Amino acid sequence: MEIVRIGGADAFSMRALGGRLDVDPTAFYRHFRTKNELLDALADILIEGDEPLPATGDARADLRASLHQLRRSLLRHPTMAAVILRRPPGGRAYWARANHALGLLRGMGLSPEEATALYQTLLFYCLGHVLSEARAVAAAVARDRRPGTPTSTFNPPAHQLPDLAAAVPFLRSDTLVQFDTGLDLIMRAAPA
Amino acid sequence: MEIVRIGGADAFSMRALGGRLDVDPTAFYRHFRTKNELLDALADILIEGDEPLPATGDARADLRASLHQLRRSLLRHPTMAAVILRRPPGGRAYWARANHALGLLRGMGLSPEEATALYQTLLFYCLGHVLSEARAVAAAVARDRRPGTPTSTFNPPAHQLPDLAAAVPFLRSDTLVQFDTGLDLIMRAAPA
DNA sequence: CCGCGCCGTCAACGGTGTTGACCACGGCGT
DNA sequence: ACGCCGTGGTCAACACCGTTGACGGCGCGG
Repeated sequence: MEIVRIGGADAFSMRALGGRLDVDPTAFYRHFRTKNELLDALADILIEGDEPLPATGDARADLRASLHQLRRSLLRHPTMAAVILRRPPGGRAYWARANHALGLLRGMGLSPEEATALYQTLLFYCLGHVLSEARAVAAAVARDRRPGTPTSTFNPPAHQLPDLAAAVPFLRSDTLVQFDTGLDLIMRAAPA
Repeated sequence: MEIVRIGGADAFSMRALGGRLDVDPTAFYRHFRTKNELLDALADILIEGDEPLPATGDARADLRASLHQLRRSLLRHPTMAAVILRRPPGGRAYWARANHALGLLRGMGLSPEEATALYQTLLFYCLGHVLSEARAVAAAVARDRRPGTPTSTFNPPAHQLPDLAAAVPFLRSDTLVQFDTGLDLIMRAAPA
């Protein structure tokens, strides 16, 4: 993760990893069949995070907390998150989170079918949001490494696109409250 | 896109492209500074699609149609979509879609701030959903190319995870209605 | 003490993106 | 008509990548 953090996502190579750990790059193949398998293992660690799944009495609050937790865990290593999100889902931590969230939704009185639909909607939203944030951070890292590229910082060509221009002031720079706002919007579909 | 479709995402190399077009691989560097820039150009084409933005009178229906359209365009070349979604957003077609959707939301009576929040929520949801679908298809393609890998077809370890097990029957195999269900859930936050 | 399994090392293979030198060609100014 | 020059394709090369197979040291069980 250190390699990815300072060198960008593309810097994560077996040779770089071997160099960092003072070990021959091919030694990892004694423990992982392929580089992708190694990435899956890292994904599991990242998705798990270091905090326990929230379990106060309030199911609604717990669910939101759990999703915020997932976002935080992934964004702790943003460039790694961008790498990981392109792998198919799976891993112990992933399924544990799914089970936990579904239990909370059932506890809120939703049928299994309703709970599943709402959970998937929430999950996909989180995925998309975190992916976007991770991409932005990864781009910033790449810019740091190779200064001279356009700063951009999200400047759509507002010219000729009036509705887009009107929205620009509300594109929050604080992505945490932006994330929370969207979460709130979706959670409205659940009973109080 | 043909290369990606039959060979998987990793098959898209300058040399493969040159081979397919009977041209020296390095010729592309006269037109694109880097492979990523070429991918951005392809992303623009893919996001634009081939249908015009929907503009019946019904703003709500138009918005849903536009997002369905985006999903369809991206999933027309699923393995390519998986490649593209990891690039930062941008491009003419991308901003045109954003402007169009924001205009529709404003037309539904939302304030610029509300419209922006709801649009971003919808967009992130679509992103996450399409990413998941694209990943699944890409994995299937890879399996076809190299038979013998586990079929999986989404088999979480239901053992010891009761709430997850209860949800499995409702994991729709028809991802189109799954997509629409989530869209509907989010759109409930908008006034009729 | 022998054998064997674990596991790090090394050289190598075929691939990758990208660069710089070279050069054919077609339009333009004189 | 001639020479110039920009456009753009070709070629060889560089550094790096993931992965494989043979080799060998080391420590443990019989």
